[in-house]
Amino acid sequence: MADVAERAGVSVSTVSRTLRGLSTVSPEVRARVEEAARELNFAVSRQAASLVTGRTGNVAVLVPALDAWFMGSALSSLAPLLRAAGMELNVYVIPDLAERTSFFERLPARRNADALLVFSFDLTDEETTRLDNLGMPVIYVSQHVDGRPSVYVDDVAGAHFGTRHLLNLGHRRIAFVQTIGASGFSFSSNERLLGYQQALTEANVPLDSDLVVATQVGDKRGTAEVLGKLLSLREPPTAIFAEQDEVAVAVIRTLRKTHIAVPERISVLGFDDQPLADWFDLSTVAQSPSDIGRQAGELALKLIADSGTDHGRHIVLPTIVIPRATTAPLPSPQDEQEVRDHP
Amino acid sequence: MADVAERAGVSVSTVSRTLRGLSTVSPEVRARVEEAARELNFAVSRQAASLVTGRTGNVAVLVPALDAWFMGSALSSLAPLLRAAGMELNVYVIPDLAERTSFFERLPARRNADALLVFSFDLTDEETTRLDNLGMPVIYVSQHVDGRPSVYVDDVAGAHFGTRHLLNLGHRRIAFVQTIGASGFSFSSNERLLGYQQALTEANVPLDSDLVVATQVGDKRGTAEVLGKLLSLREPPTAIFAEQDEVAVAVIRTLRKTHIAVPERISVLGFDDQPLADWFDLSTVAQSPSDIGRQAGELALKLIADSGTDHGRHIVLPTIVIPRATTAPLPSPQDEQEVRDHP
DNA sequence: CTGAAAGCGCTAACAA
DNA sequence: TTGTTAGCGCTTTCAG
Repeated sequence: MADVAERAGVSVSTVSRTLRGLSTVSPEVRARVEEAARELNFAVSRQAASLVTGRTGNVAVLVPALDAWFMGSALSSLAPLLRAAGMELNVYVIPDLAERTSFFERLPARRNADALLVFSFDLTDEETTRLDNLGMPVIYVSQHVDGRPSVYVDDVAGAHFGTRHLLNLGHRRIAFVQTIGASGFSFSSNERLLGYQQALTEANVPLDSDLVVATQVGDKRGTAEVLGKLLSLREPPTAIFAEQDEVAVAVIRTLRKTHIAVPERISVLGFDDQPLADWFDLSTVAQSPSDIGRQAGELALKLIADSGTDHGRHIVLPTIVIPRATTAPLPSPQDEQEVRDHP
Repeated sequence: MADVAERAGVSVSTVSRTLRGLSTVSPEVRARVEEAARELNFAVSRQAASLVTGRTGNVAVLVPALDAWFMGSALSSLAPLLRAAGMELNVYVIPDLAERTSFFERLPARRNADALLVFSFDLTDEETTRLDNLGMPVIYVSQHVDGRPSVYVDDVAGAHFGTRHLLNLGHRRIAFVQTIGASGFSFSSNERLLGYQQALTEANVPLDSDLVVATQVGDKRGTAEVLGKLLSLREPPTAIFAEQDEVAVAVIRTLRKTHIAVPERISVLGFDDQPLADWFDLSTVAQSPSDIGRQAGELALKLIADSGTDHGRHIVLPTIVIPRATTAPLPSPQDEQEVRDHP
């Protein structure tokens, strides 16, 4: 910066002011400085600047993984937004317990970012407290933490709508497949189950715990087992609502392998609306991670700008049912007959 | 840090030395300092440290998007590696031309990272030159740039093997579907086409430019058109090799909608082996983005440690053919007959 | 093995 | 509108 100052024949302060776009610089001097900076290929050192301003110009995000649809989409919308605000994006990936422990012990983001976005973790109280003392705004994404700014989707309503879609198609025996996630990774599971139950109750359909099962993403055998349980009930389900698209698709594949037609025999509904859903023509309850990312980013910028305001504010985003080809009206008894005759 | 020093009854220098793990600190003093630091919940400011050391502790990555399988996987393996080395991960997402121009104009990574990993961009010479003057090691990932460190997959060999797999199954009319990417995003398209051509030539199968077509990812109509062209040739292909899994799956869906059995009638082979391939039981040529990410990360750390060495080194990773359910032997004439009789 | 002192490159009062 | 000066929190000589 001294070089630029010398070349432009001004003081470093003036260079600093110019480069920060302060209006207290005369146009001619500004021009001279800017040219000198360009000629010298000069860029301000954020490190040095942050040392005195106390702001780092970084926004940190804590994610369980990057190779997941949700994170990819959310960060893809978050990044340009931060960039537009002149902020850098710092990513902390916490794939396992060891990394997690180390993160919360050492808090590497401390003093290294102006805000932290925590994605999809089921945090312990201890961890939350630790983040409270981080000295920067912490925004919880895809999860709600009382009294802290959070951005998430209305899972209860989403599952409610989804279930109602199936009810409206005439289904009464509707199974719900929960996802057992990697430990500590939040799938909003309970909210979605709740929405499912609410919708059934509202429609005077009795809850049947036999119809609620759980499996893991990617566990083919487990999914097959769970499906076997459902299919061997005295009154098997005519529709299956999986709380994640990936599981819904696994269910469909297993059913079709067993020559059970979807949706003619059994309707299947997912939740998420990832690209996979479109590939499989899967009816699903859509959420928009890019909206979530955008909202979270905006909230972060707001909190950085005027800390103290708005803390504890929750932003709840909507979901919407996308009917595709895997949900269909409950076959009437004679249709059923027909299906039996010509399988 | 002064606080820690006071609490431990030592000088700031000693605290600094302790916290950096230098061995020139007596065990008892070290213990005292560490305890004081813990009690005060102290963490060194990277900003201040980097101001004097000149190293930022950041590794920057430049990616065209984050919501793509390749990036997600690569970064997921890169991140823990950097973390283990005490480095932070800084992500620059460049989704469009405007962002791209601005990035190369302002070079925000300048002075803000110790190395830059550039993913999957088809860079202009000008852009490459700009990066050369960034003052930090730049590693090119999923692309080769002469004289600069690069990490990529052997696309020629991959396509060669893939084509040979189809040839070995008896296919002679093999189509190749290229992907037209977003501009500036590199798909290694030409290398893959070359490998395809090499394999054919090696097997004495004449090249037929009618069998080489191009479409865009996600462009259903375009894919259908291109497929129509292939199917209406005088001698239509019996196998289709798409240079990306997503296109291969789109091809399969279109074929099946037209009641052309895959693989009985036409074999389809993809390239990448993303999860989608497994969902669709797609035979494909696998590459491993997580290996790529890992290698690129290690190379970056190496170049940061001793700059000057190894520059211009290329790391080429292998591919492997994964046969699944969408490639099958060329039906013999009588089989063909049979298929015609019972479609 | 430890401490004192001199900056690293910038910004933010304060003066002019 | 511009320049001078005093740090920001650390690391790194250089003494001891």
